[in-house]
Amino acid sequence: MCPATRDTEKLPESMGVLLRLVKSELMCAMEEELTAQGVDLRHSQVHALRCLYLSGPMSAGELARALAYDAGAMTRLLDQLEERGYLHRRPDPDDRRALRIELSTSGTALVRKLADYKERVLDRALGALDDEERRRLTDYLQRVLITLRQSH
Amino acid sequence: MCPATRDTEKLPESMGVLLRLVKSELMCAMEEELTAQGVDLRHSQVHALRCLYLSGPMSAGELARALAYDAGAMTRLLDQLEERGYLHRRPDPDDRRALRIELSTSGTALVRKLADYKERVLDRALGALDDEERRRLTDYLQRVLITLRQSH
DNA sequence: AATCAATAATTGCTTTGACAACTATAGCTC
DNA sequence: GAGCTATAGTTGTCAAAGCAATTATTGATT
Repeated sequence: MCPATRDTEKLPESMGVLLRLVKSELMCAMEEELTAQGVDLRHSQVHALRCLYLSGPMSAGELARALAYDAGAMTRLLDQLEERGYLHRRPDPDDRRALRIELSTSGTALVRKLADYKERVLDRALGALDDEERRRLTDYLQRVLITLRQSH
Repeated sequence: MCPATRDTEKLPESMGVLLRLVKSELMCAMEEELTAQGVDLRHSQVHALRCLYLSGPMSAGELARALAYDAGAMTRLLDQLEERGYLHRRPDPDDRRALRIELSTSGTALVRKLADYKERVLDRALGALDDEERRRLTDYLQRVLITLRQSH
């Protein structure tokens, strides 16, 4: 379930490798936590459900932007979640192109049940950092992201 | 060439999304730099060539571990690089299971030509951070990685 | 020496996510 | 209101990368 790269002796120094590994391990940890709770969903799927729960119904495009997801990927993500009954695609009454994605009862229940699984995992992952360091890590990453986006 | 997610208004707060975006933008920046120099290779491929250049010939497995890559992915990466003549797979004289991956003349020349493209891109990407902050960013990511790896 | 487990590389399969092409609708401009 | 452009969602295609299974070889144990 996890990348088979954990037995590397020494820590990667390259920023690219480092980012890839941390992201991949974090995703793995999230998904282990999910399967531990008997939920057969990817972290990204739960993230979408949670986003709908927190912000209420929205269009597929809005949801894609909220998760920084590709539109095509979002269609398929919605397919899977709708198939399993966690949400419904309703027509938007004001715009016949658009959808209004709504959590179903079971989708809402699932999000409530999972509650703060993400916070738990993050807390474990960031356990080696104190509050100040966590704040800084987020800050640094955001600043790097801004720089990268500006430079093209 | 880059994820079509750059037009997101506000910065992602979620650590998972943040890591995905920073990694993806960084890879894009690397690859734009490569195409700008007329090199039709992925960043990971150049990374492998550079690794061979710096450490000398090694087996496919060693290279995979050095890049924190899956063995299967490494086979295919080597296929592509060998096809283009940047390296050779030689039999390891001491172990008939293993390979000895060697840079070709053109592979060596390419690495020399690209010299410090990676440093240039990283310097641009991390432009918003001072030296102390860069050091901290790497340190934090490494500590998070250690924690994540320990917790299973 | 025979056997058995571990390791090296390869291959097939799968998933993820990006991109491009397409259709339908909205909204602006003349 | 005709036409143009932008936007919403869907679909097809593709490459990257992880995993499992396979083959060949090594090294250790009996």
